[in-house]
Amino acid sequence: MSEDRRLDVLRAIVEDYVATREPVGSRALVERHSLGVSPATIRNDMAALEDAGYIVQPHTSAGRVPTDKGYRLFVDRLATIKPLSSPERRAIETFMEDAADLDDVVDRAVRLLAQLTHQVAVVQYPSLRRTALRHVELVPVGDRHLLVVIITDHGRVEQRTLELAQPLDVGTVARLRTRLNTAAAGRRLAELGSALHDLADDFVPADGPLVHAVVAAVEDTLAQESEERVVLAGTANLVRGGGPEFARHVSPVLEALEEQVVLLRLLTEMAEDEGTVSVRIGRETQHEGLVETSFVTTGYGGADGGAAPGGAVARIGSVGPLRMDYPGTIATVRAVARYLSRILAQ
Amino acid sequence: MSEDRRLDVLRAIVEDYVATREPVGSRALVERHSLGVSPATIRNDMAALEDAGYIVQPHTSAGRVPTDKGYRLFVDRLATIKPLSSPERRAIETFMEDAADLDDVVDRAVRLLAQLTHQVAVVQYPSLRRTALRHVELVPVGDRHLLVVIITDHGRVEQRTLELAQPLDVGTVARLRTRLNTAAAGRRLAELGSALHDLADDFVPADGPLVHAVVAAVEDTLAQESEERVVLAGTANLVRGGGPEFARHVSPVLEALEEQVVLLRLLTEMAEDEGTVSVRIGRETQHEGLVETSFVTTGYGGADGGAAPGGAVARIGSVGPLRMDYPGTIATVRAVARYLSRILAQ
DNA sequence: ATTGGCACTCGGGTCAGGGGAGTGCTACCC
DNA sequence: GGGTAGCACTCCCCTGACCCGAGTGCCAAT
Repeated sequence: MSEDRRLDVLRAIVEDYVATREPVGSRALVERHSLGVSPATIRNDMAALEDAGYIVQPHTSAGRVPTDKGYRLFVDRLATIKPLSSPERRAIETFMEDAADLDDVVDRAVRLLAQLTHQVAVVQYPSLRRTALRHVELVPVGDRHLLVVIITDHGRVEQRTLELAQPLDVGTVARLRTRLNTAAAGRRLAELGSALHDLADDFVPADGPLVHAVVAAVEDTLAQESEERVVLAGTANLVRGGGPEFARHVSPVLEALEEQVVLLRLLTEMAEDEGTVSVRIGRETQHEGLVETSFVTTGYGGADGGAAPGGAVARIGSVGPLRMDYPGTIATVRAVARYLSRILAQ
Repeated sequence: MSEDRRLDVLRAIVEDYVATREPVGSRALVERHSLGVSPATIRNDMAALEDAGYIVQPHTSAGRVPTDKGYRLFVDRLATIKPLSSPERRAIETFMEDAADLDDVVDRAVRLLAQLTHQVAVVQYPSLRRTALRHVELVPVGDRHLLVVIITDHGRVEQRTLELAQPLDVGTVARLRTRLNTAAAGRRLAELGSALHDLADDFVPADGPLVHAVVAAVEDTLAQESEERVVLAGTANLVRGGGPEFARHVSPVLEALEEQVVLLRLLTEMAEDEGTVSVRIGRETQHEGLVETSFVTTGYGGADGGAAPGGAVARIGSVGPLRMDYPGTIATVRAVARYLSRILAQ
């Protein structure tokens, strides 16, 4: 029994099942693919694949359906990447090219991806942890409040108001502002720890509390994971594209997607994966609402466009039923991510 | 044939249909409500109600179901408002009380409303048109770019970058910043038109372009309706709570809700309605994806808490199937809106 | 105006039967 | 040993027949 052919059979099963949405039997398989053997042989292979846990049959006398494990093997070793069609490439370019600000770019990217994959698209906002500071501004409001405005690399703006124990001195604030910017601009959060802490030495002790408060505010803002946001698009595709079978699972999926915490955990975990595009299949998501769905995500916005693990600034991806077109989705996600990276680099 | 009883019958039909999700017949009606007449009499009333377009029967030998028009009459004249239970009141208070910033308040409000109504909750961010300016900050970035940061009444921050033809002069920028704030702070968009335009007179002609650009940016930002955002929660409830019949309509609804433009149009229209809480039933939404859904919204955040038309800063509401618990939803929406207004007033 | 009676309609559940797809097994061939 | 053909078996699912119950509309009686 040839090992190679058995894998061919698995690939054929996955492809047919994705295309037809129905359990696939031995006869249909030899008809649609030129495997060069008879249905009986295929049946033997199928029995072996079932023993190994790659496929199951919903009931006796039904065709076979891939398991999570089957899909996993498929994406890892069997899938051949399909290049995007040129209309698709053009769609990406025209749709993204005249985006205005960061919000607009993210918004367009997520809608585009949802439309191209016919699934739910997910984009994580550029993480503050990984982006570099461009500028810090201090704005006195009244004489007891100080507004700290932080502008990052990618044009994101965060602000925070401090309440102070003593009245502000305008000169001190101006000096602090200058020193802060020379010390911090262009650095990432991870790099600016010590640089900021030494800052207090340049001021008279009376100003210590002010300096410390501002420094703490800057660090706190950048460190605040909870400020990370994920935006969605195409949730309607979940219901439409999933078929009646999947329709019953859609409610827990929507719940999970709405829960930013769940999404962020998953995206963060996936950032650790090796390889450009990361895939989570069914139970691999470690979330019971998502056992019937798969995630395909990749990083974007890093120096190398997010290819290397940890090099990316955030993630973008697509969520769909277990039975999704993995090669197509992977190709599309990667293409949109590349384009997104290119635009953000400007 | 008593007119009063006929309305009683309509009310009973709506209530029973909402409760059971099944067409309601004459016998069931007299059993569940003490109408004091026989089923035959009810049948006559029902025939009249059907002629008048308030109810229909899905097929011969089925009970009756309210039409859009029937629900409309129900909410306008028949519904008796139910007060919230005290656990519900307590839930609102505890859930909202320790919200941090504006984003957090809005986020909590929308989740809370979704949970209480078991429907989709919708919150419009405080509109810039209606909020007052608190502060404008100008931040030079490099010597050809100027960042304009606008802080509003409710703590919302908007920013925009200007690209300039000539290098910036720091002194001019500082003066412009001061003048801008004294002229504009505390004013609403509608009020600050002329005040800003005269500003250019105070500067030398060479600075004219700069001043005009900044003024234009401020006005443009405040006027920009497209920057208005709507956040959602509880989309999973659409699928779960709607029943199998409604499940087929859920995809177009999700599409419509994702399309911010549609939502904003609807919310804006509803702001014109008189009365505290505004209701749109089925086709009244004027959107074909929403023919099977109703909207219940109210204003919040105005001086009077959003009670008077036009007095509110934005809207909050709930979206659900035609067959929803209108009295309950109306009461809940109003309660959450009141609490939200109270918190924002601080 | 209300009511009781009655014939009628129609949806939905149940049940049996048959077709079809698919399997596993066994015997056979190279 | 791997591949193949044949065959009996299983089980889903569709169909048609049937009945039951819920509900209606109408009419005559009160």
